[in-house]
Amino acid sequence: MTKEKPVRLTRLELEVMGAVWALGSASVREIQEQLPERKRPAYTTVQTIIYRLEEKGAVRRVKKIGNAHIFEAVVTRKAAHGRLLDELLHVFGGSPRSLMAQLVETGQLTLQDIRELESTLGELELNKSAKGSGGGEKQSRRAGRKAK
Amino acid sequence: MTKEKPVRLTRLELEVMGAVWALGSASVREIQEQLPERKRPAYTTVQTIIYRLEEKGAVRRVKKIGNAHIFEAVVTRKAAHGRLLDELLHVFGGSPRSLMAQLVETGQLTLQDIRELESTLGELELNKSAKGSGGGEKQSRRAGRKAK
DNA sequence: ACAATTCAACCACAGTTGTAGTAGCCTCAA
DNA sequence: TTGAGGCTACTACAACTGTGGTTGAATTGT
Repeated sequence: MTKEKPVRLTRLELEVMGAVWALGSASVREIQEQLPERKRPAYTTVQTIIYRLEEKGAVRRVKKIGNAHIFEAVVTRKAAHGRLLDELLHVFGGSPRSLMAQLVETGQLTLQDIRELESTLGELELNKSAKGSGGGEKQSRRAGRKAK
Repeated sequence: MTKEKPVRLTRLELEVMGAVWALGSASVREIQEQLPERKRPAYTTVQTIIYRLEEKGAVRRVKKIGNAHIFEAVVTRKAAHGRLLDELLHVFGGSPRSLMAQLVETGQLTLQDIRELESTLGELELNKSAKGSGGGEKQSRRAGRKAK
């Protein structure tokens, strides 16, 4: 199974990972150019970050084209995002609700959004229960918390 | 309006701020003791953090009891949480939805939760439009002094 | 085959964070 | 008044972060 140790990514590392996720696999140069020009670090800076990410096991070299190494993500975007979310939740006292509440209060999430999400979610739930269990899903389910 | 410069709080700083927010106002000793014993740093560590928070303008000394300074938060919990949320949203591509989606996918947020939130929110919206905007919704003011 | 490009590998370095020790001032109880 | 113990103010310091320079090897166009 996918037993991953919790890699902690810093802001810049996340930025770079974002580029890697977007590109699938790429060279340092490509990754650098993928970053928004406004805050694009020097080539060597990106290189350093990639190396650190490699040490952390977040990316790996897959092959070599010309003299350039091609990297790809080992840690999935979902996993990384999940980690971040968990940390944020901890700060928010562990409750996803207060988090949502905050989003709503600041107007970053509207009743509209919620309704849409709800219906979309409703369908998903339906599909899921309709198809029963398949086989390929390896997503970590750790449901079971406070019920209703 | 509350024009605050974006103070960036680290994990430990947030932990300490959490204690400060919970206590209302307190001495370093009280803050330290408020932290969960499992990961309770040494007194001087908390002291250092408080000083750094003071420099950052996140807390301030309000008075002195005996020879101990009493601190209180300057940055509100809401402001700090908002900041964090914004940063997280940025990582999530700016969309609160993908964030929610992730919460749902990992089962940390159920359809139930959403429905409840939705109705609660519905009421809030009503109140808001009924009262107009403006409002100084100050959060719970608790200042339980218990100096020895 | 060579010069011009590109990369990879290292190295450097200051600022931030987490963690805590020490010296000495203050207060309060006796 | 005096001593004990709590607090403050400093100091230390290693690991982690953000940023990028330098050097020399690999690749490529001509």
